[in-house]
Amino acid sequence: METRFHPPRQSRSQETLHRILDAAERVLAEKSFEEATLAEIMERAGVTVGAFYRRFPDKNALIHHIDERFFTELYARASEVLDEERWRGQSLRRVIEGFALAAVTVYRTRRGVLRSLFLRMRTDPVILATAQRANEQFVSRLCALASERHDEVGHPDPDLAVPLGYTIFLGALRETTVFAEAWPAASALSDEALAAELARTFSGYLALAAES
Amino acid sequence: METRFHPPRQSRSQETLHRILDAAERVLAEKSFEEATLAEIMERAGVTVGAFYRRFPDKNALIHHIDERFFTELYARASEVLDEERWRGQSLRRVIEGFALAAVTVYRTRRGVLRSLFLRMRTDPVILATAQRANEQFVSRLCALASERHDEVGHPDPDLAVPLGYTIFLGALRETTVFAEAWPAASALSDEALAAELARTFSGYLALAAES
DNA sequence: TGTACATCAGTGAACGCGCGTTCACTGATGTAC
DNA sequence: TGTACATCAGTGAACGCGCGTTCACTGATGTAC
Repeated sequence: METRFHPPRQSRSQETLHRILDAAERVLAEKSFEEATLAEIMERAGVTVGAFYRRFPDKNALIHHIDERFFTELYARASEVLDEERWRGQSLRRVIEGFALAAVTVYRTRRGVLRSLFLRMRTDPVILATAQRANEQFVSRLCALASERHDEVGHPDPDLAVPLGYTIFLGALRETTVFAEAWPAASALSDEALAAELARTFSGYLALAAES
Repeated sequence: METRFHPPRQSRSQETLHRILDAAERVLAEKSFEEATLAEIMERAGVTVGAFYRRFPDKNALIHHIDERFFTELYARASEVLDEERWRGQSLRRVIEGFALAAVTVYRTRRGVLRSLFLRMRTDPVILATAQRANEQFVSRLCALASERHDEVGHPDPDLAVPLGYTIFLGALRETTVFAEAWPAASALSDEALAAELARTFSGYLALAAES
């Protein structure tokens, strides 16, 4: 918990590190972080457990590393998608459609990692904090985009509706992508179709004006 | 895993059983089932670990017992709320409002247990199955109520929209109640206010006609 | 361009702790006569 | 209403397994001259 991640100094170990993270993500697609043992992950990575401890102070540091990497990537993507310039002159409905499609795509593509992170988040404050930071960013972006288009919003209280709508959207997104095994209706849809339904939800909640 | 739950034969042990379940629910409000140790739960219950093994075959049986008890109760409640007679002559919008309020109330009141069950569900197929069975029931009830009012539904594909809308609703409900620690906007709302927003989401998604 | 040395990467086995599970035992409750 | 016996409830300590963590060691890579 104390010592930080120790970056590799030789090129071969760079590759080993990559193999470890890769194996970890593959194992985490199948089971929770608590269920996954270091022995199993390292076996898949083709190294011994000792090799792991050369890089990481403890087991927790592994998922924190994965977490950080993932959210950095997510943040970059979301920044692009929610860029103000990109949506200049477009309706809020279109913005939400674009956001929904990007979100569904990422959530489905990286389902394994997300699943583990979401579960772990409920126990590990570090991961929760990372996620919260990202969400705050996304919400404030959405608020900015919405306030430029406030005349489109039919919901009586837009200052509540955008953050809460985002929360609702996110819960719905998780349920229909990452934890979709229980929901055949959601699993059957293509990315585009599911994104359309989720966007419809968000737009419906905000009571956006119909497309002109 | 093999031997079933062993019911008590003396009245004093009925009470002990109650104390164990009660203590378990209290501990599970604070930590996940994996984090909670039998020693801790039994200490809170004021009995020794041996007493636990007189009733239960193993640790898993404890959460399965809690799970079964909870879903039985939930099922009974939901049957009342979704009763066709109760809503005769009322709009689908009203039905959804009623359902949402009942759901928010239960989810917030029994937050601790729900939290543990939802987390455990992702690893334990038995609990997942229980939840799925309940959801199927609720969805078919909702479908029945909706099909009697199909002229109110503006969504182009009602057969998709009711089940998927339920999934979306449930994801949103979880996020805004059980896992609300990350969402100040949701936590600040009263049961009635939050239920209204969730009902608005569901109705908005189905594109229900405005109240006449 | 080669040699000596320091540092880094990775091995493999042992360690040890936490926690679920077991078990021999004591005490309490109920039943038969 | 009491006594004898069987069964049940609960105790408390020991057990043992799984898994995270450590460590002495070997081999590989890079650096200085």
